[in-house]
Amino acid sequence: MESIDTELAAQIRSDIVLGTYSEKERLTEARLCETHNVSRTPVRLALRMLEHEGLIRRSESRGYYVNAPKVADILQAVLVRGHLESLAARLMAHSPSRHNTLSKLEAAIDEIDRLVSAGKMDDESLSLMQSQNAVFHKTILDGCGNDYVGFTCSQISHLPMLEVGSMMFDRQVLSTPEGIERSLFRLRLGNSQHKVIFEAIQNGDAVRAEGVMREHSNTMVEYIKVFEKRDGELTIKDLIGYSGLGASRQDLDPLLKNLAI
Amino acid sequence: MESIDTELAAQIRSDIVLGTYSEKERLTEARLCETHNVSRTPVRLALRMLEHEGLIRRSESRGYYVNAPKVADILQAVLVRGHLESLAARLMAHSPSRHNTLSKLEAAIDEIDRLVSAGKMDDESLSLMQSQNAVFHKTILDGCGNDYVGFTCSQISHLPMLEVGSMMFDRQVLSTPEGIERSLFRLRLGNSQHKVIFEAIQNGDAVRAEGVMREHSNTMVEYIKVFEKRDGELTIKDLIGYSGLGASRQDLDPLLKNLAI
DNA sequence: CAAATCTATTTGGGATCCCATAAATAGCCA
DNA sequence: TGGCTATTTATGGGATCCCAAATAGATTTG
Repeated sequence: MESIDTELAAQIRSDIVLGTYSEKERLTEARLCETHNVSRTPVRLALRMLEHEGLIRRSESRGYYVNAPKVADILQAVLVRGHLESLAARLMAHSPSRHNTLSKLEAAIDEIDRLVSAGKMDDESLSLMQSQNAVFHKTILDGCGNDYVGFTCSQISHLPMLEVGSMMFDRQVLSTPEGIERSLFRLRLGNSQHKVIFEAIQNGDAVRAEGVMREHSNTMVEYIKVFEKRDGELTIKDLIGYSGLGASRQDLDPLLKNLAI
Repeated sequence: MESIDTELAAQIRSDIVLGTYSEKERLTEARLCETHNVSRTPVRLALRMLEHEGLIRRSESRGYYVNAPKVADILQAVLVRGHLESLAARLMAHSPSRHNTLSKLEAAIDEIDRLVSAGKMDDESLSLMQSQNAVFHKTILDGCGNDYVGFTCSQISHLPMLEVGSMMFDRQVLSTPEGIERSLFRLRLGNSQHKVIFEAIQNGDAVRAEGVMREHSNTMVEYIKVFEKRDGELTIKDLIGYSGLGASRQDLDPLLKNLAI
C-alpha cells in the first residue's frame, strides 16, 4: 500500500486527466481534504507533486489551478521522450559495458517475435508484448551509462501512454480480422526496428542506433496523429484507452475499466 | 521572500552539493528541524523537492540518504541538456511562428558580439555575456513550440552550471593576457555558432539547426573535460566557481564567495 | 554462548491547531 | 450612486501532537 499522499496524487492526477475538473479550476486544500477525507498534510504533498508534473500551476496570489494536458501535449511529450531515447541508444552504442545487457535486449526481441508469430492479439498477448517492449526500452535507458537520460524520461511519464515502452492499440481496429493483421504488421515492423537498434548497439554504430531509435519513436507519434485525424475530438481519455496495460492503469478511474484494453 | 520550504530546500541542496554531508549520509527529519530551526512541515516539503531532483533518495525502509552528484554527473546532465536544446533548435526551425522571436535571438547575438569586440573580461562584461547567452538559449527553448522541451530542461537545472545558457570560465586562465585572448576566442567561436543556428532556424533548415546546436552544446562538455584532465580531483565546488554569475548563485553557501567569479 | 524474542526508542506519516495575509464583502463618505 | 475603506472570511504556511511501524538494544532461553 502506497502512502496516502502518493495515492491521493494519483487520484487527483487521474481526475485532472479525465476532465473531472473544469478548465483552469481552482484547487483549494480545504476542499480536497473534504472530498477525499484526508488531512491537509498529504494534500499539500500531493499538490506539490502535481505541481512538479505540471498538471497544476501555482496561482500568482494563492492556491493552484488545474492545467489539464491536451492531446497535443501528449504528442509533444512523446516526441521529447523519443528524442531522449535516441540519445540513450547512441550512448549505449558507445558504452564499453553494453555487452553485459545486450542479452536482455535480445531476449525481449525474441519474446516479442514469438508472440507476434503466434498471431494472437488478445489481452494477454498484448500485455506480454507491452511488457517485453517496456523491457527493451528501459534496458536501453538504463544501460546507456547516463543516468540523467532515464531520470529525465521518468519526469514526463506520469500518464500511462507516456510510460517508457508503452504501446498504443486501437480496440476498434482490433475487432476486425484485417485490423488484427494490420496491427501485427505494425508489431513486426516495430520489432525489426528493435533488431536493427540491437545490432547497431552491438556493433558500436552509434549514429545508426540513434537514427533508427528516432524513427522507431516517431512511429508512435504518427500513429497518434492517425487517431487524431480520424477522430477530430480525440481526448486524453481515448488515448489512455488506446494505451493501457501498464501496471499504473490500476490507479486510474473506474471510468476507464471499459476503455482500457 | 520565498517560503521557508523553498529556502530550506535551497540550503540543504547547497549543503549536499558542497559536500557538507558525508557520502550516503542519512537525513532524518528531526535533525534537520533542529539544525535549521524549523518545524517538520517545511522539512518534509523540502525533502520531497530534493527527492524529485535526485539529490536525495528514499531509503528502502525509511528516511532519506544523501546522493551527492559528482563531476561526472554534471557532465551527463549537460549532455542531456544539450541534446534537448538541439531538439528545440530543430523544432523551432520547423515552427511557422518562429519569425516573431527571431529578432530576440539576433539582438542577443549582436550584444554578445559587441561585448566580445570590447575585449574586456571583467566581472561585469562576463555577467552581461552570460545573461545574453542565457537569453539566446532560453528563447530557443521557449520558441520551439514544444513546452515539454523547456519543462524537461528545467528539471535538471537545479545547479548553477546546469542552468540553461550558463557559461564556464576558468578564473586562473582569465588572470593572464593570453588566457583572456583564448577565452575571447572561445566566445567568438560560440557566438558564430549562435549565428549559424540563427540562420538555420530562420531558413527553416532544421537539420542544420539541430546539428550546430549539438556541436555548440558539446563545446561546454569538452571544456569541462579539459578542467577534469588538468585537475584530477576536480570537485563540483570548483565547477560552480567556474560557472556562476547566475542569479541563483546567491542561494549558495558563503563558502563560494571567494570562488565564484 | 548464540539465537530468538521481547521491549524501548527512534522516526516518519497523518491530523489538527494557530496565525498571517489575501480576497471578499459590507459599510461609509463624497 | 460610485468609489474608497474597514471589517470579516477564506486560505495557505508553519508548528505541534499523535500514532503506527521499524530499528536497535536488552533479556531470556535452548
